Amino acid sequence: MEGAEGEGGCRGFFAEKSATAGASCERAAAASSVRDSPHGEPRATAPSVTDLVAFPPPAFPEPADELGLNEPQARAVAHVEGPLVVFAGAGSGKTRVITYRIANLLAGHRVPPYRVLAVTFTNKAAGEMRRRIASLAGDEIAKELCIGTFHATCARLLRRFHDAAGLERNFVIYDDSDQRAVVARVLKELSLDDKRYPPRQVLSRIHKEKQEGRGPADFEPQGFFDDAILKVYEGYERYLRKANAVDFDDLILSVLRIAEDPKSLPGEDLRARFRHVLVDEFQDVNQVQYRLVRALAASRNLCVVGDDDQSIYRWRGADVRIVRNFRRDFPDAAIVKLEQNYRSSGNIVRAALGVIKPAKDREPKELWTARDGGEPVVVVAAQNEHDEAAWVAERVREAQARGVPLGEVAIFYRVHAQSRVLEEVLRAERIPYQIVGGMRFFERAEVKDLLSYLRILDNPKSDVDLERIINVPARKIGQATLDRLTQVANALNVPLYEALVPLVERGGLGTAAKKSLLAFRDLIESLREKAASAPPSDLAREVLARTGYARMLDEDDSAESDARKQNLQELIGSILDYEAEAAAAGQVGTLSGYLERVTLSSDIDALEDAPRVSMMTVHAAKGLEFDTVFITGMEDEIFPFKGPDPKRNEDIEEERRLAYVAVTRARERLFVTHAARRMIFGNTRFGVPSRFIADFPTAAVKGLMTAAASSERSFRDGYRDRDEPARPRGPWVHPMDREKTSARSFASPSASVPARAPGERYIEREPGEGAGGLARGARVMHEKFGVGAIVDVDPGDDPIATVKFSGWGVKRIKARFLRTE
DNA sequence: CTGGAGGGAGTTTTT
DNA sequence: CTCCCTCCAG
Repeated sequence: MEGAEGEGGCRGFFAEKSATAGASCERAAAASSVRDSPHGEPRATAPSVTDLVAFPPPAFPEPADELGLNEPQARAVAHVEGPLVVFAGAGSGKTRVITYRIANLLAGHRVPPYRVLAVTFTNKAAGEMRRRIASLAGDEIAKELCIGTFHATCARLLRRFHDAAGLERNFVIYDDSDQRAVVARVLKELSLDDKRYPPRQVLSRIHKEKQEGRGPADFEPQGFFDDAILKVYEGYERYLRKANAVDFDDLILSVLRIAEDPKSLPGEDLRARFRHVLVDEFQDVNQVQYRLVRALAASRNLCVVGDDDQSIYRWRGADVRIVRNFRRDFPDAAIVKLEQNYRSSGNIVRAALGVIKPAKDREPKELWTARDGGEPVVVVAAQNEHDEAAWVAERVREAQARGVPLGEVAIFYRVHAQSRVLEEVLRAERIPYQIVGGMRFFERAEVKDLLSYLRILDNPKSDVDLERIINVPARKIGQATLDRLTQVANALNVPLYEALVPLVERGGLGTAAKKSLLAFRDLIESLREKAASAPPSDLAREVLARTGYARMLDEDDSAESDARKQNLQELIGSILDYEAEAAAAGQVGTLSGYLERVTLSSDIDALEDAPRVSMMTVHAAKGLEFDTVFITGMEDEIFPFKGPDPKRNEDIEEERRLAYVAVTRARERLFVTHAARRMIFGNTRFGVPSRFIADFPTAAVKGLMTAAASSERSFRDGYRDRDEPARPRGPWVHPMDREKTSARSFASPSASVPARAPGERYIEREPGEGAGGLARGARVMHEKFGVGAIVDVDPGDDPIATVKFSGWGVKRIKARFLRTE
């Protein structure tokens, strides 16, 4: 976890009060930057950018060559004044550009580090960026930079400007499950049926509003379902406010409201703060984040870096149009396109191109590589998920034998549910692995319990936390008592904790209940005293001891309780880590600081650089790279994913970009597997190979099939169609290979993209002529064969199309049996 | 009020 | 399949 990042980083920011003070700070920092980057003193990490990029900016590309930058990269580094958008293709050296650019600002242009804001989406990315700048410009300077995720940066700003946002300084951040608990609570208070209004859905609706910057007052209900949503939204906001709590969206929204307020002092402060703003992964920003960035970049020195082809977070509010329309909002923006891929072998780049090429509305880019083809992309047909997993494990062993470190091997899947089988096989094979995501550590019941105790000690108004732990371990405060407590709290309009004493005084409770409530209050009060002085780790131990939580686990001698104890031990370990890091930065770790960091950390931050195979969803893989990559479950309806809810139209465009992200993670070897049969979510699905597989250029791919899948019997089970004549015996040929030989003549021009020389133009597919609205190259759907691409059409009253199906090869089908998508 | 058993529902991606 | 919730008996 890198949560401590910005703490030291933004110190200059917080210390600074007025413009004049700022100016003097600036001078001091400039002076220190000179001192810290002496030209005569050789640094450990040569060549340093500070030596090569002198002020005034030299003409690139000459020094750029020395830095190992290509021409567009150098342009992105050197363009310092005004807006700049960098379209950075996968593996095109984006991080390098950002870090050099910042180093250039610091050293070449004497921009004080605390006046540079760099925003990322994960703590891991932020930490890496800071580390790399430190190696270029020195630790002291890098420490002063404001680098962080949107959420962490805003949380920090909000601690500073909490007044302007109507919060107390010790506000808590509610995570997803806390938010759901709030919604459930509000539904109950409004007597709304949570079957009709599932908290998850209600919540996602609320988030959607918030991510576009609309509060309850701006909500326009349509239909009576929305009337209820509006009431819940209002109740939800009221609840958070009363609990002195914010959700993830609020972090950004609150800072945005301050920054956009033309009159307030904090607003002016914020807008004048940063001279340069950089945003990484810009394709993932949502409307509110974009507005915030614009407000903070009042200097107009705004550099955004992204790749619209890798936009995969639409469901959480990200809006690709923002990056695509950036030039409309900033007509004077300079544009740089990084198109040379340095990461992957030629075949992998070509496969990636094949997948992304049919995407709609993409910013034209010509990703190319100077590397040779390398190994072909291997597409594997497996019988079922066990067969698939066994095959993957075998290949992992093989890679290991070839000398590939296990840390350089990754297995991807579309949904977490696929991970279990893979895990079982790896464990049986004794192949060490680590999983990113899944059942998250901080979501485990015992961990949440202890955190709830800590949060209630930090902020007693947090009702969600109070409800969670008031009767854990059991202390005879049941539902009936809790309901009365809620009544009293509502009547007095105070948080639950403050209603404890009034409830007891009001009477009407049994003596036992009274006693329990007061005992609980005393417990919390005395722990709060402790909290004021003790370090968080001591406090956590104290909580476990004095609340009886430790005893509860001790008395329960199931295997589970041992695991729980271990988890709690690990949690305390993470508190100790936090304290140590804070101490190293010359600060004292606080309870609030730790809690904030926990809530804002993500699974990917915990990914270790260890000699173990990494397993994760494709989403989690964005931004990473590995020598050898397996993409599993490449079947239609898995990847692209199709949920059970037919109302929700799955977004093929985004799935396609997701596939592109997956493919481009691999440097040397890429294996893509699909299974004929797969047990998932409790029932068996029969799958056809993903339509995206058909988009790999034939020449870059080699088709294989597992031993099990190649047996006649399983072949019949999985693939054979009753109407089809039995296939002849003999060696089975994968569709991919078949195509290479016999079917080649049928292949449409687009199906076999020739190898391209570096820099050669990328040719967009021309829609061909066709009958009945069926164009060459168009994607069609057939009930039995799944998805295919039209190769040719015989016109006439009853047109017949020649269609290439993924997994079935080429077939002639009457057009009326085809659906266009 | 507690604890266990049994039924039902919902299953992507996450700061 | 698994988790969560409810319901029921003690």
